[in-house]
Amino acid sequence: MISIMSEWQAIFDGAPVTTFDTGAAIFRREDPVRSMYLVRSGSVALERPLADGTALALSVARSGMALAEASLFADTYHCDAVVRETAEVSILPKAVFHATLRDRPEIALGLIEAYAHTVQAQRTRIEILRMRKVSSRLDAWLDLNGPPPEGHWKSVAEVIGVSPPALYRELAKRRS
Amino acid sequence: MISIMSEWQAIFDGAPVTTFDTGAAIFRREDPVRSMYLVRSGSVALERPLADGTALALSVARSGMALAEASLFADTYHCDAVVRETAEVSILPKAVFHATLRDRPEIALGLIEAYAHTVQAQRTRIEILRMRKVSSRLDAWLDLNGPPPEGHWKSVAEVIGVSPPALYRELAKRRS
DNA sequence: ATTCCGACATGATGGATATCATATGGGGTT
DNA sequence: AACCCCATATGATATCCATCATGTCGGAAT
Repeated sequence: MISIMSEWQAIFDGAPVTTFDTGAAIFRREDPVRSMYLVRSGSVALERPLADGTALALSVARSGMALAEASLFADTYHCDAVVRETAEVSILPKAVFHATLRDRPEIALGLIEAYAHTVQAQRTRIEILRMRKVSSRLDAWLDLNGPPPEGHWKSVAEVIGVSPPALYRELAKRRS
Repeated sequence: MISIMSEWQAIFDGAPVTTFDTGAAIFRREDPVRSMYLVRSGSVALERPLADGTALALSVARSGMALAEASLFADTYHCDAVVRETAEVSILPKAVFHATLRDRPEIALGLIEAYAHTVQAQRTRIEILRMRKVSSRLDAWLDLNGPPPEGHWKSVAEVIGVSPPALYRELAKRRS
């Protein structure tokens, strides 16, 4: 996810930054797509309201991630963007985005490369999440990423879709 | 995943097709990247051999999917491509791919659009796979996709990472 | 120093699901 | 018609993990 950052940076070069508080909606379903957004800090969830009143989180964008890129090729949004943690967001008019891609092929090609890496990374994460056992998921993650920096096991648990206690138990088992 | 197909088709227009039998390796780790591949039929797994002798499946490419796109921006492959079910594969020299993107901006832009959709779709699948209960995953999938065509519940089970019996049990529960 | 907080750690328990097994029914095939 | 394959379906059992609870430790802030 980080790898894509630099490409978006190039596109968002000079775009103004706005701060949204927790709970704010950056856009809502059915709203016309006029701009694109890059999350600079905090986190923003894309949510789709469900029949039972709850919301389905489609994704959670954090620092360096674009918001609802796919919507840039649509007329209206198909989900809500709700701020989870107070977020700074760069805003760029849709037309500027399209013009940049059209006029600066090196940026377009860079975006393709970044997307290619993102797609592959997501595929491997999907394969890990499809595994049944904590030990398999951990094996796979460690094999691909190596041990995480000190103090980051919790986020590993998050990424591989496992509760922190389950992860620590698995780690303890391996030490003995 | 299907949505990306047409864009690759345009790039692979006229590329020759080769058939690989089950078990064959289309490329191996460390091999230099000389071509790109589009799976026309059958299935091909990207695998990374693990310390314990087994292999970690990074992804499984089926009809219409490109193989290891990210490698097109690298010098060597970082995983093996092993045929799961006899596969027809279109092969295009790496240089032709890059030249196509460079010389035909409309194809490059189309690829960006396709990737944007793929990335979003994968993100929602990841969120579904992170859910604990079968009923939540099914709710989410149905809300986004609607009921599947007759005879395809099994593949829904596959997509949402649940065993077929568990899915049928959940469906039975809902009928009553 | 003391407080506070978050990561790390581990035990007990209940519940959800994978797995194995077995059965049925419909669509093709010979 | 007899056969086979596969999706559908459901029961019994074992396993795994989420959850809750509780405790330790180290670093940051006061």
